[in-house]
Amino acid sequence: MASIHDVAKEAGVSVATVSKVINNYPDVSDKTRKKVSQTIKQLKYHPNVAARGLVKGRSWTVGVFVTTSFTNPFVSELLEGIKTALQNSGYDLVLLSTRFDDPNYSFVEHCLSRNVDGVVGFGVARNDPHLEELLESDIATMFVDADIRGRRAGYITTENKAGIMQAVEHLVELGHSRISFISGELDKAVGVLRHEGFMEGMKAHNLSVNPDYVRISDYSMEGGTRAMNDLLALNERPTAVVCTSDMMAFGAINVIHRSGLSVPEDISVIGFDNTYYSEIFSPALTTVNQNIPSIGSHAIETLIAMIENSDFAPSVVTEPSNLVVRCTTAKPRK
Amino acid sequence: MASIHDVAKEAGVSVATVSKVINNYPDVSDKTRKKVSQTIKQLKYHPNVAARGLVKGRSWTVGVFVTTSFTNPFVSELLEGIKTALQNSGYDLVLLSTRFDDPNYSFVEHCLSRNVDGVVGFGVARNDPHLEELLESDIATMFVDADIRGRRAGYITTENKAGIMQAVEHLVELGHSRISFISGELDKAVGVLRHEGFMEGMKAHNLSVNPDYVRISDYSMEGGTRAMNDLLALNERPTAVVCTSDMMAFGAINVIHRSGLSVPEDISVIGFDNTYYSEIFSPALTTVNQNIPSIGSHAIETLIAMIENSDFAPSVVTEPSNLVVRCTTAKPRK
DNA sequence: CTGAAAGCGCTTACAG
DNA sequence: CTGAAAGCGCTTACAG
Repeated sequence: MASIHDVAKEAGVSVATVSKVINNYPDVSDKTRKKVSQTIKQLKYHPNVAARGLVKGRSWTVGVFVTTSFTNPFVSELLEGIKTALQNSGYDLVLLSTRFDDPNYSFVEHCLSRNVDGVVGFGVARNDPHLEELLESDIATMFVDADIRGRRAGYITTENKAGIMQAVEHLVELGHSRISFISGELDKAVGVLRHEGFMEGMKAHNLSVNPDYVRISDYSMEGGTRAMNDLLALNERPTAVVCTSDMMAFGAINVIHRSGLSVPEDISVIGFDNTYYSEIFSPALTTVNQNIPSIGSHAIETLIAMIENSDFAPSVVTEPSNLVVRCTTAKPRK
Repeated sequence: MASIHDVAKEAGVSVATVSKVINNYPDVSDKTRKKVSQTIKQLKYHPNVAARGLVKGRSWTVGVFVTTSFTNPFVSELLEGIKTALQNSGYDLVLLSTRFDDPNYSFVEHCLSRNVDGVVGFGVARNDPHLEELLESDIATMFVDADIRGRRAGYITTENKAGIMQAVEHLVELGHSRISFISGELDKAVGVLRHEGFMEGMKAHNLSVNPDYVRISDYSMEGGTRAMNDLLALNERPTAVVCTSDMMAFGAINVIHRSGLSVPEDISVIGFDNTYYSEIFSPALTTVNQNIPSIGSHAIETLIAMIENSDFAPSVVTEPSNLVVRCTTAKPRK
């Protein structure tokens, strides 16, 4: 690899001058600029990012802090949105590999050693051991789906409450009243908000909530399976269930089918996320849409704004949600 | 951030000595080592990776070159495997953001500026404009599912041919002879090998291949949809179809159902990949299993071996495949 | 408009 | 066993 010295020597100028043309400084004569540019091409010179970063104290790099599996379709679509927004931004994404063999591994120190300019976090619980340290650091951060704020930390999420309320409303309009809710954990904002949405939605229609109908679970298919099994075991089972993820809904529907009942004839099911598979699944899933790739893109865009302008106040962004009615909801049996 | 100088000053030693204890050099007295270690903890010092990389000429970083969407379930599972293997390895993954606004953007130059120690490539076609440059460079590379080799490049793939042959055999045993094949593009090794597998599989059972039954497509659901539409329009339609991805199979099955026929009663369908969703989909998909996460892990492991030992010959690794029979294959109607 | 020099935070011969 | 010094490849006042 040619270095800036090679270019300087070849072009017959100083390294300072080469640096100036690389960085598009105005105080270089056209003649010199041309000569240097030519030499750069000729030598296939490309600035060493580490060296530049060393003096500038940055890395043009954004770290990700994802606590869930990449096979989670939400994460895939989020990453896709992140990738798109990163395109042409000059920043690269780095996946910080956690070192589990080191008992006092610190995500923040890892970011600091790598000089990461910002991080986007997903699936971060309020009690995550790394969270406080991250908020105290001066690393610009955007959380996805967590209402965590800090001096340099903002977040982006979907209209969670409104989304669930729409789902409830849809079921009520179809004539359901024995409505169940498979909630996510209540240690994260998303879980709490969707839970509130359910409660408020029911209240808005003067429906009482049967405590047996509310199950706390995780967002996985297995979680949906388990919760649905419990619900089917009740004396009076619900006629409709609102799930807080598509995966949970898939699990629930499979259980219902396996027990000889059918969706939506016997039980209506609604998901949340509108991931790619909700359309492929059969029956196609009625679900609350979040525009996931756009959440990823916006997270990156505001993160970069925060990085490049330290005055930029950490944003709180809320993306709209809307119900997508497909084939898993219908009127209850008489 | 404390620097090595701060530590040296605080501990009352030289920076050279601090460097030696950081790097576990033996020629440091126990007393000094202890003192320095203590100071490091106290100051929460962590070496700057960029500075270290600058002098060592490396970055402890692996780049990914993925041409498809992250929402592709194969990619998700691959990334998950990669993530696992990276854990505790000391390497971080970097997603090099392509700069489409720059007509002469070069992936290799990007790698060189970032000083990436190695790259794993997926979805790279033989005629990719960046490929030759990459092979000529001295960057250690592992390709996934592409039979590309170079001085510093190896690859890892699944037993593609054998996998398809098993699929054909399964159908023949069920009594099928009008077997169709929805192939991937033939510009990549995977496509060619699976195609060969089909041809050989048919031949092995003395079945002739109806040219109308072989459709070239991409690996997407839309691709499967299109191909299946063509097949259904034939005068004599096949009784079974072997697809080269699960997504294609999902598309094909949806088309079949939409046309009023049923799977597997009217037409048997086999997928390829055994991604997470093949089990969730209903009917659950009969498919050729690839152990995708393990492909990702092995790619990283051999890549790191190549990076750390320049004598390590670029490997060619083949993972086994096996047919997973679920609910989309059955005897043909009489 | 141009360049010499210091410095970013490390590592590594080398001398003692 | 310890440390002074050079150097990795850049950028940035500053002087001219």
